[in-house]
Amino acid sequence: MVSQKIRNMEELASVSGVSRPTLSKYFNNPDSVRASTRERIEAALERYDYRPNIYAMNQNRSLTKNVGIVVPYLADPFFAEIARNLERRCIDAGFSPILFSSHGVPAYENDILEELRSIKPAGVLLAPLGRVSDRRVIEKFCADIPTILFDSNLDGIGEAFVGSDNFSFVSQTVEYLCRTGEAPCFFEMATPVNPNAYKRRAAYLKIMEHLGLEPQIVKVDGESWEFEKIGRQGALKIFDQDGFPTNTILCSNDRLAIGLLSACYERGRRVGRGYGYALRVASNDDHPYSRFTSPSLTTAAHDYEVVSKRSIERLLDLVEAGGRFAKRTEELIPARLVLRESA
Amino acid sequence: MVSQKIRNMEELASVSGVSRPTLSKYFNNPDSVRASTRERIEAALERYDYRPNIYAMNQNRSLTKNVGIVVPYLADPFFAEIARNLERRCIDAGFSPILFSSHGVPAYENDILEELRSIKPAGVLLAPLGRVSDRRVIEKFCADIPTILFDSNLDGIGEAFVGSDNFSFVSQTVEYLCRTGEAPCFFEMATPVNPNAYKRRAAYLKIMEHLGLEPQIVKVDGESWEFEKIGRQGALKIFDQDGFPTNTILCSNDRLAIGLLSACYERGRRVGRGYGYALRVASNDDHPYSRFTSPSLTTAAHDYEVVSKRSIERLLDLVEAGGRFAKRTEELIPARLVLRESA
DNA sequence: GATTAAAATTTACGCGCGTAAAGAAAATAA
DNA sequence: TTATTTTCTTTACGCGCGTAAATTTTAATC
Repeated sequence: MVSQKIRNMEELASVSGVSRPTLSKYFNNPDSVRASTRERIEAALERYDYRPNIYAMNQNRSLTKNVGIVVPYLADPFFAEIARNLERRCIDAGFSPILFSSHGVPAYENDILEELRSIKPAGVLLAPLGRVSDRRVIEKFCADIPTILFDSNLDGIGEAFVGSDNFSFVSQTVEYLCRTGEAPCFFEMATPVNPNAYKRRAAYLKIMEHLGLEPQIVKVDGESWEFEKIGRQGALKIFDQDGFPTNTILCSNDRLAIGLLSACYERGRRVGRGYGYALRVASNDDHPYSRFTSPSLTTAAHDYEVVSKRSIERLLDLVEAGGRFAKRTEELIPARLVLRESA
Repeated sequence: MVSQKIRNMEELASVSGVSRPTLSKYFNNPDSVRASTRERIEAALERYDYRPNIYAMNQNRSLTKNVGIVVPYLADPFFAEIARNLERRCIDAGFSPILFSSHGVPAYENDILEELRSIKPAGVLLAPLGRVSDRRVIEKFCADIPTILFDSNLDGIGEAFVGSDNFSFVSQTVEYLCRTGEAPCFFEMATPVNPNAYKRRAAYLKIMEHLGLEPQIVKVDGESWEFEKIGRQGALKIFDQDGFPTNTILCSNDRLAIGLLSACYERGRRVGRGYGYALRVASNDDHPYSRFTSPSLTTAAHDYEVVSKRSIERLLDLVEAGGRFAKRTEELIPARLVLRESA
């Protein structure tokens, strides 16, 4: 590293013996220049430590290398985990990921989309808030910016959807519970924020019908993203009133289940499988904390790796295709049943 | 909103009857133009929906309105929560926050700092990885970019530090435990990644000494950021060997405690205060999940609001001061004891 | 060695805005 | 009213790079 500081490409061109337009080509794609030229450039870069000005790079370019990643609620470790995975894959693919969280607030989601516009991203991976999302705003955004939806599907919006197969989740948990004991009731929020919840409820009803069993849905109040709190308070209320209709409970998602387990503990309802246990509890998601609950939680696991891998693949396809697919696709990744102690 | 699209300030100038340089002034600070002029601009903005090109704005400007926020591990809900808080405050102060997570990997931390350089932020809020951080890299970064450290202090690095007062955390939990029963042993990782852990250990030793009690430190192996797993496996190992030296355990942090509680449940050690309980467990942090553990966790709470508020305030001071403080300050926010069921 | 294709260079222009300087207009003070 | 200050407009230049077109150099093929 030499003390002389390189201010711009012009100066780097003069010290590397390569023309500025060639440098520009190199920074856009190192493989687009001859090997001998590349070596000269990289030798100069080692000596002088120069980085192109990203603002200058992007202002006169229709398409940047930025990728927006938007999740509805980053304080949920599930989204933190998936975001981490997506970030890494973006970087590996040569893009610059920028992470946003809507924090459960529709107005924030809209603001984020506005800001994303001004960043002119090559593409966006968007996990929308769901029911409370401003559909029209998202639709308009997707019309302008190449966008892949993930996690939560909004019918017809975005160039493609990649998410988990809710039917696969619920069918595995329901069938497991039925096979090993009593059929479960379904524990959920009355008005879920997330569309996956509706699909899980529908899946539960369908599977129970298919098995010739009577479905029983237990709904709890609560509108926010504080699912654990909602699950806990809802369960405490149920314990204090009529109790659950069955001794086997399938939760719509793990965060509700975490709240439920906390309520069970407080009310002295032992959760587990076999003799001496009052309740069986299973759930869906394989939330990062579900192995540390007491007891650990039997659940249907997202395939984080595959969901994030496919999302990025679809995004790269989309960028390559110029931002539009001929046809919107929906890809659903199946779940994997994880047996633990709670059921 | 009119259909005609405004491509740049020049066009907005022509339709608003205001000159382009005045518009430029307006966008940099709406209050810097006369009220009547401001009204004309805003009337035009409502009709035409124009946003300045951020790349063009920033390339010829030494100082942007960007603020970098770097946390060591976003999958930890504590950092997700603090990041959310910081983000909001940045926006309210008229800045554009950009969130990064080092994901526990020093190389990522370095990469993030490199990327932050090219964004030319007005300032950076950095919670470093800690022990595994590349001190020299961070030091060099702080020399170039105005940076406030938060959460983890690195001696002498950055213009200021804002964090929690570890002594306050541990003194409150230790004193509470001693007052209500047996003195605690201290449960921690042998080689913690986070410097706060060292301060908490030191605080424990000091407080025990001050109380004239024999300190007992229980260390578990593990190098990663998967604290729950480390706590759980460490505790299981201890249960299978000599057991804990006392029946009252103070964990260095809540995530370790979550793992410990899971191990206690598995081994049938009832955790709580009073007759019929085998162990008391307390901890530090008031992790978002600590109220949903079984039993719920007695812990010393971070004051998220105050920590984030003070961090942003220091950052704004720093930006106003031109990026340098005459003297590095350290601000420590005390904890608040939260009594729950575990101790 | 001549022919051809590929890559690099030179030249030139433009992106959208920041910003400085000088003069004109408007608001405020006297 | 006039003088003064503030605000705005006009004019002009530059930021660092993308990118296109024409030309020259280099490499590959015969």
